[in-house]
Amino acid sequence: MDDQKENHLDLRQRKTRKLLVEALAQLLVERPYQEVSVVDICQRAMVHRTTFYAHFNDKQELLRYLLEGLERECASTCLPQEPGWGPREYLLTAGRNVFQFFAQRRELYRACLNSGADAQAHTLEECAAGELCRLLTEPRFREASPQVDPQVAAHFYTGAMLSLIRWWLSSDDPLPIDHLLSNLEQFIPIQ
Amino acid sequence: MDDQKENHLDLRQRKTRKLLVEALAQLLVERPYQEVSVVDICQRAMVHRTTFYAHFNDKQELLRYLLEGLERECASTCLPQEPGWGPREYLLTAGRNVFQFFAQRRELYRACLNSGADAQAHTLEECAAGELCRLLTEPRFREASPQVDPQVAAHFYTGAMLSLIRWWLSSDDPLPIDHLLSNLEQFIPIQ
DNA sequence: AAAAATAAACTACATATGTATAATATCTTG
DNA sequence: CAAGATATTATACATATGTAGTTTATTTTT
Repeated sequence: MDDQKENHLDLRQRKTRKLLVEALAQLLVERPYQEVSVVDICQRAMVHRTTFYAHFNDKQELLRYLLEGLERECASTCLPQEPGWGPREYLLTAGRNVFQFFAQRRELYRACLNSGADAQAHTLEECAAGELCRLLTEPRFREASPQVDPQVAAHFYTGAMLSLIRWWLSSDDPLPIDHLLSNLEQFIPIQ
Repeated sequence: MDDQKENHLDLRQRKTRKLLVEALAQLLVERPYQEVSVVDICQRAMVHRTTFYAHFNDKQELLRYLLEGLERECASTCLPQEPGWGPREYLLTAGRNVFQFFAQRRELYRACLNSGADAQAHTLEECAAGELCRLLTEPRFREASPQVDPQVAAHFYTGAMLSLIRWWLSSDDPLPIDHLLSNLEQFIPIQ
């Protein structure tokens, strides 16, 4: 739905944005966010600096754009589609999928979420919390645990998951995913 | 313990840092982090710009310094000292205290944690998670729930709490603290 | 209280940021 | 395919960032 907007952009614009995003993603793997300048990004992308500013107000906005893309990919890949599932089943499966998703792109996400680039982590957090909140407001979830406030639960679990993911990504010798998930089960009391 | 280092600094240095921190704190209430320049901070603090760079490498480092100070204050104010308490009692009380602490400084924290300044939220997150992890490693907590990994639990609950706090601070019409806390109880299955 | 130590201020400079305007190149539409 | 639309490039400029070297003022030590 959001891709629609992108696809209706001028060919040149889509190309420019793609080049800029890829350039930033590459540079973030090479060195920390603070040490990447707009000049660096433009050189790598072979895009004139004024063109950069025609698309984004600053470096952070490009980073946000990159993270939003990753978040969309993550959500569409990881969220279970089974409409019959209750909260617990749903959350545990989503959690498992998300960890596996991040594990597959460990290098890039590690670069994005750590070393100062997680400046915009609240981008991810807002997107994900919004999504989860919408979900928890559905009747099937409300019925399962009517006493839980969907907004509170959404922010609670989103923050918890992102914190775990960030910590797991930052570790040089990360815990096995199964170990994480078996712990996670104990923290989700909702049935 | 960390204040020791600060206290042994030269009088002039302590004064300069105090002025810079206060200037940033003031400016953050007035406008978003991105729109506050080093020049602005120095003018407000009546400190020469080169002096700024003698103390901090950049704006972010000053922000980190500010947040660390707030975190220290928060921890020393909010963490229960009762050695006999189990995890659940401890976490719920700490949670209540932390929310009340943030509520009292709502304006400043709102400015710090939102509008791009939470760039350094992981500063708070790391500090708090480290603290909580140390705590959960104590025998009394290990005995209460031996199957829980202290590191995983620490990052899980720290992220969850900070996410809730950030969301609560960002809301113009925030939920009553009691409502938050009663929900929170349901999310802490540990006895 | 004087001397030694050192932090702050001053000056200058190289680079980065963000914006405005005009020229050129590319895409889309009819 | 041609004409109009529009994105990119090019150029220039004002401001901000970060650093080096020097002088002045304050603090600590003796």
